[in-house]
Amino acid sequence: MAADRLTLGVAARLSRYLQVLTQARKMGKTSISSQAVSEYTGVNPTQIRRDLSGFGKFGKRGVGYDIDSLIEQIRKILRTSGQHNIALFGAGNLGQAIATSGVFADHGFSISAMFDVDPTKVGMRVGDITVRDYSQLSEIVAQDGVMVGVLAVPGDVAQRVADDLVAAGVKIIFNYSDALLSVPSDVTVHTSSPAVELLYALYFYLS
Amino acid sequence: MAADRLTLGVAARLSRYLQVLTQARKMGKTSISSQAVSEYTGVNPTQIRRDLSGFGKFGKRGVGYDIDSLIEQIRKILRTSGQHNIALFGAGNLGQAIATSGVFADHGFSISAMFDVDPTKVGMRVGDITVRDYSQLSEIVAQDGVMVGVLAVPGDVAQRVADDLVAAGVKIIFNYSDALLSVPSDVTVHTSSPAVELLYALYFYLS
DNA sequence: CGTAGTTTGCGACGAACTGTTACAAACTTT
DNA sequence: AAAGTTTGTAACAGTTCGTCGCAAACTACG
Repeated sequence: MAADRLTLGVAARLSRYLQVLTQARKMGKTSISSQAVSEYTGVNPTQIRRDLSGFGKFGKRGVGYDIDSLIEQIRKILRTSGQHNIALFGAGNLGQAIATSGVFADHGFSISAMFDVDPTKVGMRVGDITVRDYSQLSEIVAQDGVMVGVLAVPGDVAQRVADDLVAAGVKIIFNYSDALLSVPSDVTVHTSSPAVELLYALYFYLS
Repeated sequence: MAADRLTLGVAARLSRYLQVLTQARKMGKTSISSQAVSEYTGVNPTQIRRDLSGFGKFGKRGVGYDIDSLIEQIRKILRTSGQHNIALFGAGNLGQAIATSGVFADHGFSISAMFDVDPTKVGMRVGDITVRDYSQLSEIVAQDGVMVGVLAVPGDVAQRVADDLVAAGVKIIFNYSDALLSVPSDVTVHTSSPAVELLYALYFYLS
């Protein structure tokens, strides 16, 4: 049961719970009910309990779920416990915002390196990361075991960076540019598209 | 049938197609097949054709779909054609990245105004937008018919901005901070959480 | 002109997932 | 001790999705 691959839906919801739990923990809460998680995620409370109870009894009746331990449990279920190294490309406004925000660090991702092609940016410090020259890509990826490449570069160079990442063996690419990336089928591309998510939200507001 | 509300799944997929179509158009393509869209979205080609054919015959057999006209059709289906005004809060790295990126403009969103509380930032020009003082919030929202508020502010002030947006009548909030926002039930909050999306992608890579 | 190849549109069917209702058990609060 | 919460779990109906199959329309090419 736990050895089976999770359904797309279950994995998506568990990730969603993780998001809410992490935010709730940051705000000082230590315990949360399925009802409360439902209000923040829109997922049915019964569905939440069913999702969780399939893997063990994590909650206390009459109380709710302990946030710290539930986060740990979900990470185990998703097999994403521990630290994962990511590499960030582009040291512009967006790259700097990502590097200093802590959104990745909160979920166990460590920004192993940050790259840019602009010589005036190489060597610059962003938070506690130093911007490296793009030519060091494959070296750093191999050395640090980088699993994910995050693209905060202009659209017209995104494909080139993606190609280089694929060549270096990276299997997951997170794309913040507006380019459509072509990669081998064993590589996953996730494109961030806030405007499209807004259109989706807007539809339900308008109808 | 077209008057019925779309299912969550259909609306989500249509938005997703819109994303790929917009990207494809930017790269100079004029036509695309359901097979190609499938490769970029992971959605079954038959499912894509079924989603679209429910609203009309948009494709040409043997050829595929004309990108420009399909984008227009999907926008009509989602009832999100035309321009929508949004307001951006926070003129830091992230706010500046969003204001200059064009991701919203490509999908019919116009950044009507940009706000910050820092007096040294008020009056600054970001792209072709001038940063305004936060106290002008309600005035601008009413004047420009702002429908969406985008929060690119630190987590500890996000709730306060959200409250002010709700008071001004804004019904959709896009949250880039790591705060958990409490809003009335008729207001939609969408929290961007790239790290969680990464965990989700990572799960399927690891298993 | 004709033939081969491509792609949409559409129907049908089974499997999987989701929402809902209901309720006992465990825990807290008063 | 009693009342109120909340989880864990079962059962069932409805919806959605993936898949297979195939005719119709279009292009390309000789």
